[in-house]
Amino acid sequence: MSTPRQRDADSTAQALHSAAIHLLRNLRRNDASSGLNAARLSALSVIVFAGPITLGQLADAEQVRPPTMTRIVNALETKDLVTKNASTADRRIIHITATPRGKRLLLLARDRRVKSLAQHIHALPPRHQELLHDAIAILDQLSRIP
Amino acid sequence: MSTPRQRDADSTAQALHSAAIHLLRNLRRNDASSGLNAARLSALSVIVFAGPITLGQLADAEQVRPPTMTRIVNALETKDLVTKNASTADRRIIHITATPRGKRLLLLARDRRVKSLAQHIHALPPRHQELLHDAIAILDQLSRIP
DNA sequence: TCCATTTCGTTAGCTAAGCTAATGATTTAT
DNA sequence: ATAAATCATTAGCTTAGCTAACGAAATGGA
Repeated sequence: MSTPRQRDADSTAQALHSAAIHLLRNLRRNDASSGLNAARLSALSVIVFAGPITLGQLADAEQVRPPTMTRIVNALETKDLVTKNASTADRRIIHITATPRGKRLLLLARDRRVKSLAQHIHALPPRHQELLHDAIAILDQLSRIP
Repeated sequence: MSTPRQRDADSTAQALHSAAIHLLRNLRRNDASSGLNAARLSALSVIVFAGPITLGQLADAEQVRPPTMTRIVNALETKDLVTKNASTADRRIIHITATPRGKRLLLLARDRRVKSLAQHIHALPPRHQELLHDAIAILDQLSRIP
């Protein structure tokens, strides 16, 4: 019942899936040096680039339940990487903001995490670099499917 | 200190990193239906395709410490998805093998996990599908860097 | 206006992934 | 023969994820 193009899509999907897993597994190693694990680093990243943001929005963005995010944010707050402020308009809501320390740490960690990847990309033949660059736009689109 | 091509590599790396994270986060949702979470599914996959395999090798493959893998394998054993057998040659070593049930479950889960991705790839314009297909060979290479 | 409902975040209590340190069992090497 | 190394497990910890239940605040209808 599957057309040739469907079988291609299947194997492409499988290969992509596998590549994404290995990629992230390797990148994860670099996290330790920042003192933050993947979940906290990822949350901090959203706060830095999309903040100030409410806890609920942050949980949605990270695709996690609110109680989980409460704990992650509390841990970040303890380390002085973010601050929590109740909204004046609606006091049920809290706005979460990155501190300067938080911003600095995130940018450094991000850099470290991506650096080895960037080096290897830079070592590729230019034609491959272009190909990769073009494909990532499509990848990005795929990765944002609800 | 960075050349234009280095900056390109940096932003490509960053974009790739981000896309990989979102991709996997979305795919993770489909795991629940198999009754196995990501760690167990991933371990089972290695056992099915590279097994029989020792616990230590499996831990290495999954980039995890032996005690962690002991627990994951025990959980899989309880569900009758794998069996453990002490090596006759060296009785410190155990060989882990997927049961028929384990193989069947993995193939189904893998299929389910990748299916939605494949559908979306199939919906892309053919030119984009080709581009993606070509890029994945490069991606795969990048993802296997030690 | 007052009370019911909804919304937002937190607390409590669970399962499971990850780690290190220590232990037991076995093999290897001196 | 005994010391050292190797492989897996156990014990004990931290943290991520969940659901259910809760308190505080905002909203809406009678």
